[in-house]
Amino acid sequence: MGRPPSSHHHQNMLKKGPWTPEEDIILVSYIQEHGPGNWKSIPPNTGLLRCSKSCRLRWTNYLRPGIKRGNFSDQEDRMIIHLQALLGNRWAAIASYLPERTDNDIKNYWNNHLSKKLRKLDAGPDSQHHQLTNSQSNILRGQWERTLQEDIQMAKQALHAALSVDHHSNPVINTNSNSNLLIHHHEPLIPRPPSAASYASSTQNISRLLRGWMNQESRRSGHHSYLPAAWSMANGSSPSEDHEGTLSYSSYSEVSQPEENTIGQLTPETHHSHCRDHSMAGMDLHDHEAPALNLIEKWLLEGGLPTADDLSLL
DNA sequence: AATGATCGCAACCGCTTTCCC
DNA sequence: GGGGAAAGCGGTTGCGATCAT
Repeated sequence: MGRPPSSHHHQNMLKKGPWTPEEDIILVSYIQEHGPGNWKSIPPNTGLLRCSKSCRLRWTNYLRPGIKRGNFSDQEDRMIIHLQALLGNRWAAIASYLPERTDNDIKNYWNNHLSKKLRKLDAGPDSQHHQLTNSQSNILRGQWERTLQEDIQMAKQALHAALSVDHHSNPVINTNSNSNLLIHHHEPLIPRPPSAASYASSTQNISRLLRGWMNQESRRSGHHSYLPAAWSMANGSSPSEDHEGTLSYSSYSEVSQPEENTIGQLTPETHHSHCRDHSMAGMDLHDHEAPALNLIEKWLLEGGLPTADDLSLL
């Protein structure tokens, strides 16, 4: 074999492009052992020819436990549409309302499905009475964003005040029940050590993934899977508990997660657990502590679009 | 059946923000 | 407080899958 293309650097050539199952296994097992974080240490310690950033991305967007992909529900659709109208293309903020979805997924879903769907709806001759024209929703967005910013400031001040008064108890907002708004869903992130349970579900995740790969591989080329007896041994389940023949990326999501939460039942736990790299996060005062968001939550839960009356409340 | 067009999504790029010494 | 490293984030790309002709 000749020398690799453009190898004038003395440093190792870092691999790019799609991850292989082998690489995933290496990454996951390393993280199982050491926890997420320390991304810089991963390539040298595992031999992965990937940059630390690629490792982090692969973990946070794909291998991390608790990720659901594909099969967006109608309710999720509505939430994304509403939140996008409210927040613009701030995918991370939007994702913070959707447990088990990554911002990358939501962004892709928006670009590929929802924006088109909306455009079609908008262009429709008899759009619903509650549909807004483009210019209306631009105005709306402006108003909401301004209000939101004010609310964020208020929330931060309130939180700061609460913290400075009450030192001895857990400074989490929802102990005060006079505001049963969004707050209890969107407490500041509390760093948690990675739990064994979360790693177990990571194993499920990758197992699903590998199953899909195997099926794809055998369907495509007929040659036997290079996948690992070792893997099924490691995760304790046979990789062949599977179903229909048409398998692709989206097929992973057909293995539904047990006890899935609906939007209305979000617990702080599930809310927090999906945030990017929550283990590194401290107090996370994103947009979601804004008290006035309870209005928005109402809209989200009821599934309608905000009316002019709603607007006037802002 | 062949092939060109379009779609869907994982991964990358590069800029911004946060962290840490 | 400043400077470098890491993380966060949103836009964009690359490519396999699927659809249309």
